[in-house]
Amino acid sequence: MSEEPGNTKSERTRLRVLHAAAKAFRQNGYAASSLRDIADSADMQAGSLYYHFDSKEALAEAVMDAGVLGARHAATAEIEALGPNANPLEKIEAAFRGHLGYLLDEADFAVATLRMLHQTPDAIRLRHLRKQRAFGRFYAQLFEEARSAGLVRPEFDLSALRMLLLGALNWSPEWFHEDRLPPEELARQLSRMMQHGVMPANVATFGRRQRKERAS
Amino acid sequence: MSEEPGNTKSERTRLRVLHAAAKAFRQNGYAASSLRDIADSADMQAGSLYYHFDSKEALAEAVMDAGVLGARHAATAEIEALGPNANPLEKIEAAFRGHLGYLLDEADFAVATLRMLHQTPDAIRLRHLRKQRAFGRFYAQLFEEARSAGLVRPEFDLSALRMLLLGALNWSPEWFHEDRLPPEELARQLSRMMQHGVMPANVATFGRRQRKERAS
DNA sequence: GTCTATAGGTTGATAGAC
DNA sequence: GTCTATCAACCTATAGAC
Repeated sequence: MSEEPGNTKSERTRLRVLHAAAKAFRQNGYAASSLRDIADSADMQAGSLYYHFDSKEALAEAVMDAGVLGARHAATAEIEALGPNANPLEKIEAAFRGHLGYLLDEADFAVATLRMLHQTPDAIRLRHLRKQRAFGRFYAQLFEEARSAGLVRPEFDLSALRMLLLGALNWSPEWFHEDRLPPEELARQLSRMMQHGVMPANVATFGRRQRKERAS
Repeated sequence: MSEEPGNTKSERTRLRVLHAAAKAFRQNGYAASSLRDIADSADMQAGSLYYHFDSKEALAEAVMDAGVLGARHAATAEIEALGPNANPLEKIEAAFRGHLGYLLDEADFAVATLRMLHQTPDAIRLRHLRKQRAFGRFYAQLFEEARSAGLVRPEFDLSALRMLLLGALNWSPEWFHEDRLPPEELARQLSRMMQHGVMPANVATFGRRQRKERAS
């Protein structure tokens, strides 16, 4: 009750350490980031870290928790901003927008989280996978909604579709440059492609006609 | 002349080491894979590795070279199998199919390569990025071809499109399970989505009509 | 809360026998 | 070609002074 997060001095330096850790983990991964580096970047000595975190694992887990939570909040916030009348595909685009914005702006936490997925010790990795799967179910629901509304052709495997699209998002920090398309525009392009495809309407129907004729 | 690759004893054990390294790097990343582990998995002692490779870096670079080369060959092989009359979008689907097949079947090399991207020392990472960019240009050409043929609406940013789709591929090892869709079917779904989108034709045009009416 | 000092373990790499 | 033995550097984590 008496301690709001981030107000006590201890909480504030804990946050400083957390940011330093996210930055290091993002840049060098889990194993190659030494506690000395992290401590140095947070203006303290390695031993002092242990006042705030029990172990290197615990520090990594805190970073990853912040990473998934942040992505999820960013995605849901954009959906809620749409209001109650949005259709499922608009919601998916909004989720992409929020998700991508977080991934490319708050990059240290988000990217560190993705990169550490396979580098952290089993104990925390398994816990983390559970949290990540919860985020996955959130997206799964959006896609189910879209299909129930008749907005997705039945030939598509919803789960494959979802994972392919999430892959497109998750990989974006690997190539994104600020001087090209901004995150919102990227989300828009991805959503456009998902909804209507890239082909011009006349060519697309022409292509289908061709296939039918070939088949007959 | 006298030594075909893989025929001398030295070449064969070198290959055994390479596979062991790919497996370890895939599982634990670069920093967390110890030469002792790799040597153990290749049935030798850590010191003996240095007869075949100059350093841990060199071993990692050999794995990554095999990784990009393999992916590229797999992609081009599928394209050539199409014959000379294939249209650009069919070629892209073929590249996806080959690429994805390699990524999900020869997984150790391909996945190790992706995961080590940010963990290897600068010297080899920069060299590797050049090779990877060459692969990127190969895809870029395919997309340019498609647009020149009038198969891609001009509203799309070709470079963003390409990277988003490559991201969908590159992320697939994170979630792929053999007991779901096979790689070829995944490639097909991705290509379908890219070409025509997921929406049924009647709803898609209805959606566009709605937007036009709203706008007027 | 943060420091210094250090224990205890692992790592990449080398040298030299076989 | 592979082994054993070993070095120097580095790591996480702990202990105790302040």
